[in-house]
Amino acid sequence: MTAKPRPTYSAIAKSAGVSEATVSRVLNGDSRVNPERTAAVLKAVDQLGYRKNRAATALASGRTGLIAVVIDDDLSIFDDPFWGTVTSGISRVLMANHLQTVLMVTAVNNVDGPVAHYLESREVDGAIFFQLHKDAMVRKLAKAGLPIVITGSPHTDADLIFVDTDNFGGGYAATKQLLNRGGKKVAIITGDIETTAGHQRLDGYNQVYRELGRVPAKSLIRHGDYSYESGQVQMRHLLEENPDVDGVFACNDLMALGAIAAIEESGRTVPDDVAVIGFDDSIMSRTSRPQLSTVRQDIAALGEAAAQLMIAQLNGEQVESRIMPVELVLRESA
Amino acid sequence: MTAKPRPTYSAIAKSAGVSEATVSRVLNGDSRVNPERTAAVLKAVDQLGYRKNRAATALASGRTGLIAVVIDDDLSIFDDPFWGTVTSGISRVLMANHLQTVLMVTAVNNVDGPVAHYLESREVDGAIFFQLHKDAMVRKLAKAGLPIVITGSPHTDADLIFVDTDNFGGGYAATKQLLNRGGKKVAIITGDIETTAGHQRLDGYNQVYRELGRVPAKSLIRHGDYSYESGQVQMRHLLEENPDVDGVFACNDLMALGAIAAIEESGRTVPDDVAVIGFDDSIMSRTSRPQLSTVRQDIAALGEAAAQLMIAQLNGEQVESRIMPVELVLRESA
DNA sequence: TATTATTGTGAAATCGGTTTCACGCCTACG
DNA sequence: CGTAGGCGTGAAACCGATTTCACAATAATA
Repeated sequence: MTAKPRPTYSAIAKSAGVSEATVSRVLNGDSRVNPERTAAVLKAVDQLGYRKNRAATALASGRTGLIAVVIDDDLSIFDDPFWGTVTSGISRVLMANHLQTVLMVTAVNNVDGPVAHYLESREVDGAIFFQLHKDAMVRKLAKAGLPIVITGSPHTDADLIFVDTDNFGGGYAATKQLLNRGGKKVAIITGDIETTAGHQRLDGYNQVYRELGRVPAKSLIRHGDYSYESGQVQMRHLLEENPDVDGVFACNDLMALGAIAAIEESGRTVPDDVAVIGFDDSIMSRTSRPQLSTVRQDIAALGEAAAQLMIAQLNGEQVESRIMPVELVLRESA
Repeated sequence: MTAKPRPTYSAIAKSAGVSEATVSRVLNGDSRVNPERTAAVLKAVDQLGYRKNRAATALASGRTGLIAVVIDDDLSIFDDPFWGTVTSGISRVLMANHLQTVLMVTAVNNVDGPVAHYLESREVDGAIFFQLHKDAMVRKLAKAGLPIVITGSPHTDADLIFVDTDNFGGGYAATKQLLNRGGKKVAIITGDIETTAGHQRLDGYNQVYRELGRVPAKSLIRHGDYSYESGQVQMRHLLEENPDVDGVFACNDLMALGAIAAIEESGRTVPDDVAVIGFDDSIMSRTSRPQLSTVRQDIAALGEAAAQLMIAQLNGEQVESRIMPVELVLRESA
């Protein structure tokens, strides 16, 4: 029993009584084909259960139908559920547009490494990068003409296309809330200040003070690194130097939880003595006690937007970077 | 300025003074080529910076160099960091073997849906599935000859190849620890009992009792659904029906945290009144207070194993399913 | 009416590798 | 010594689509 071979253009053409060229025209939406023949081709396609061979298409047309999603392994950021959600958003949109997602978890540092070669070789039609720390390679690929979208802000402000959360707005909203609810001395524990996102959240914090005509004391600004431990450590410092601090904006939920631990171990309570707001609305913000107030971002939407920008680029449209809105979620901690 | 075209076999062949067929042989490791010619070809390849065109290779050989990782969207399980980690393990191993990972986040229910068609069309060389609830489609694809690996146990015990955590061993170790540390009445809050993993962990729990010649009271076995809330709710029931319960094995960390919340709200303390052990060693097990004792699985290794089984299958080797070991991690809660 | 565009179509070239096949040469065996 | 078997090799067919090009038929223009 030999499996019957999949039908090819040749079969369709024969069955529909047209040439292979016409089959191709119909299947690629060339408008100037006689309606009757179009119908005949479509009927044949349907009857024979025809499906294009992607390899053949790719070879002939130069388009692979694949989009790479490149994740820098150095950060092992994929352990963060955040990126899984983004990725699934990307994949969903791409699939709906007959594109497939090629996932590459790898070190991106090397401008001349295997990944760079792979992408340069046009084995994919475009690439979506996550949260870069270095963008030399990306810059090079973009220059070579590969459509690119960055999820998270690029490091330098080149004319790279990106989608990002409204970090500034989130920092602003969180800080404003802490002050509005009666806070007098509101501190911030930043994330990795090397990242654009880290900076922007801090900028939002500063902006609130600025609008009030105040300037936050230097000692109210502490730099963490997004880890639970750093939140705890920085909060201890804060409490020592500013025993009367009454609000903290931690730049992610994990640090917020660390901060709460430090606050409680000092004998204070959350939110009565010190209110805390995190960032991310991760699952932990709901399972912790007290439940964490936080800045929510629609993470899946971030991925979907990235995919849409990619598709627009593939269609030759002029595209612009997008900032996705955030929403303040108030629970128990502030 | 026209970009100089990438070199092809034709260029290599000319430069090395051999035929294209010989170039192909060298590049595909055919042993019976004159060493001198081999050297000449390799030199030409190196000089011209040649890279194979994957589409052409795929078309001619029928091998695409792509492996699909299929994630059932119904479960939105990709929001769980667990799967991100597994995926990155898979991707790393595949890339090291010159294979790429095609990520498909989609509904897997449909035996005749687009995913099934895609996979059947041999647009990938194999497929790795995550945590199936229904395996009709997988079964069908396997029968059609597509190499398949399942991460997490398959639903029915067909001869599908899979890798899974030692759920039984984990349940056994956790329960044993709870009894060893002086527990008299140790309960279990299971996960989704529909899943194989859920069953196996319960089996491990029962086995400990069996070895002691005891049988756990029915009321000590409660069924949760892996959510925080279910852990909390089931723990409340447990405490009501068994006020003297002194140990709980929750089948994941999230439920363990819910259980701890319920224990503390009843005025009891962890671990003195009731000891708790979770499963997963997720980030939350370290950030919670008290820190959670739990069963750790090497998640990245799970993905790596899945990829290795896939590669072995592609090489035509006879492969067997693998069970990955777990490790009991004792922190504060037990 | 004569001439030039415009359309629709199929034959054939093309994409860049892989694989079959036949050939020439050499070793081994009867 | 004659023939069967192996090895290394290149020519050419092949994988399955896309795209160019030429040509015929039709419509638009002068």
